[in-house]
Amino acid sequence: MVLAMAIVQEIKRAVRELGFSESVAHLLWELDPAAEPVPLRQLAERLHCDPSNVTLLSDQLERRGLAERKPHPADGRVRTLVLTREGVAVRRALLERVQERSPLAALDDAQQSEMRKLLAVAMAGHRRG
Amino acid sequence: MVLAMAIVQEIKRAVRELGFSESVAHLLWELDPAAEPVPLRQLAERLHCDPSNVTLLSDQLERRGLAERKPHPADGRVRTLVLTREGVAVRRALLERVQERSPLAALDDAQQSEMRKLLAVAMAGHRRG
DNA sequence: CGTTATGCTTGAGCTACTCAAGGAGGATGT
DNA sequence: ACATCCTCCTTGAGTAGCTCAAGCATAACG
Repeated sequence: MVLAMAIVQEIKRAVRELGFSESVAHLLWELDPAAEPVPLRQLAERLHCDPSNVTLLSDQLERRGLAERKPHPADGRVRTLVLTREGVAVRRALLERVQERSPLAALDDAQQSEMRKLLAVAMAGHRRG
Repeated sequence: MVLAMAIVQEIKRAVRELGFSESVAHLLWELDPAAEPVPLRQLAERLHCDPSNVTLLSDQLERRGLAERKPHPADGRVRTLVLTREGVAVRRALLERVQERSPLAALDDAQQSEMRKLLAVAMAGHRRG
């Protein structure tokens, strides 16, 4: 539990060093380039925050040229946020950085796989609860 | 890593439900009643924030009757923050709540001890890094 | 075609935070 | 003993991130 906080602390640090606010990074994290474009409203739900907040965060990403608002093809009200080529690169860099900084990187392969098994069990129990 | 974020998310929720701001709870967490009283400056370092911020958070705890500022016996400049009887109770309730809500509570005893071993390794590696 | 509902944006306001300045207590040098 | 500097806490000003309420555009339904 303490380690969970340590991990998150480390993530925050890495994020700041790359010049991102914590919440902008969180949004970036959710924008999987491989997945379908997601309406802003759904992003708000995933981030557990207000839609208006997503608007502001999206503005920041757009201003940096990392993402673009695209209208939904079928529904004119809906906006989706899509990463630009640069956005995809930055996102990947961020993920790598976080991963190598993670305290879990100190474990060897066998330990990591063992850990993954335990975490899977925990996740399963958590979702049910 | 995802689970680390889930754990922290869960902690935040539990904290909110008990009517605490995230940062006040963090301060409460640091105030171990069994340990020696800690100067506010050191608390600021532990929380990775400005001393003035600790002042404000301490105010909140005092206003709720959960803690009291006590002058340091040897150094008149220094203030320490000490939990009241009620503060100790609330802190314990908070810890219990967080622990039972933790996804890791889904693991059985053997799995938990295995997990603890791995986490210890990770922590060790982390502190060195 | 008018009414209602939905999705995003804007504006007002709040909270948490940082930075710079101030006051009180201690340490040091003469 | 006194002047100076240093440390710790507090205060005030300013900023960032967030929520809530209102507004506007588009869609769905009678």
